[in-house]
Amino acid sequence: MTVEERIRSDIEARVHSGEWRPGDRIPFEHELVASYGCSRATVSKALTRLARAGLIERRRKAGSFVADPQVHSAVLEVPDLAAMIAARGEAYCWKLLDRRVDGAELLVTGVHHAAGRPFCLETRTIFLAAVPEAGEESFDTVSPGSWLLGHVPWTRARHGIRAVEADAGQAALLEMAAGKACLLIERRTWRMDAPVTLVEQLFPGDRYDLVAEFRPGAS
Amino acid sequence: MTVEERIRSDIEARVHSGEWRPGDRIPFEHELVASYGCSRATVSKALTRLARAGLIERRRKAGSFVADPQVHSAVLEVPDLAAMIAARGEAYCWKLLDRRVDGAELLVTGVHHAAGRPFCLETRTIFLAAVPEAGEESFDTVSPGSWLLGHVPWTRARHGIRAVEADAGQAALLEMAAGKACLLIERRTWRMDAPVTLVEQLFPGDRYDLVAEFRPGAS
DNA sequence: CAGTGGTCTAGACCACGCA
DNA sequence: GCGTGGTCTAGACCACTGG
Repeated sequence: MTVEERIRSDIEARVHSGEWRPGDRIPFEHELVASYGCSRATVSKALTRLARAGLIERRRKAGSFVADPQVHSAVLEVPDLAAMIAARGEAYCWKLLDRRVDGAELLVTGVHHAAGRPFCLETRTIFLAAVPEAGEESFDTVSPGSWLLGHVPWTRARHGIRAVEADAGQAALLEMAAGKACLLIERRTWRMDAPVTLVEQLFPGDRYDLVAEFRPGAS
Repeated sequence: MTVEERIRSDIEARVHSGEWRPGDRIPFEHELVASYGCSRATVSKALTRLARAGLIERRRKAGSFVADPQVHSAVLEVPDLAAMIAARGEAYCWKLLDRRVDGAELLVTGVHHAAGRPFCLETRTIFLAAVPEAGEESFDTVSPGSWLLGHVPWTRARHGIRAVEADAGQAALLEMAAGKACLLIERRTWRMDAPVTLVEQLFPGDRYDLVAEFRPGAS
């Protein structure tokens, strides 16, 4: 274990144990330099990383302090559906329902299947200004999501997650009863501030379960 | 802008623009030292941060490479409900429905209100072994979530997000029709591997919208 | 205005892994 | 072997800010 790791884990342990509480000042850098017998650069690197992880807050002239408990936040994984279903050991397939071009927008609709059952109804817009080569792709065997993953470096994404009831048409495509609860994930993706794609994915409520993990200091 | 920031943003720009594609090798540290006229420590700090952000991958003897496109992931904010509703400028209140102790577990049920309407039905278990002082708290005016935020440093959390239909009892408490879609968030929280709390929060589908943002390099 | 953290330098030694 | 990144040192100057 490196010196930097020792400094970090010692401080983490004291904070997690409650020995140092939010608002408490932790030792100055020069004090840590003395107690660990290392250079200031090493101490600084350790504290910088703890600060980036949100565990401490550093203030010039005042010192470093245990940060207030963080807002609940978690890393939400929104994997490629094909890869996710394959990882569960189920057969995956994509069935294209519709594909048409409307001006500079390519509109694609289809259903993802897992183990032979409809799993997700996808309605997607691809902005051809950002991804002109998508106009050449039929999307009849590969889903737009998988294709885009390999072709477009996106730089920003925003997800909205809601619960909605399936209407009759959606329910038929998903082979479920109309009016049942579904998870609706809407994702907008940009590349350098230019919109790349907008997708709505509708999951039957009983066939999908989003998971978000949070482990402090993981950043 | 510091030298380290210049190095990082230059590399980010080249990757995002597609000039450097996944798998490409980026310049060696000593080459960046030469082109930026700075010390190796500064270059190393910049590359270390880009690697932590997942933009590049560093391999001894081989160099540093543009990383493969990341799995879709996003930071999901699950804020304290009271703070969130207050931030929207709506009146917030918590109404306790039930509080009882079952062995080492404290069970609390209540409803969060926003602007006078029920907003979230909360069913919570607090493990008294981890939070003994919760046994002294009535939770009749302050919600368990807000109270726990200020009293328990948690170290790990796991969220599950599903869409469900409200049953008759739930619907009555939320002043909505039974069978309508709701977002169900289940959160388990640990402190040093000891369970702290387990909460289920049920939101009417049309009154809540989770948002998850992703900005690469934010870590 | 004094002391803190923020940044940077010019070295050094080490461990790993490709040739 | 030998060049890469990984870590560390012992300094330095600066900017911010609290007292």
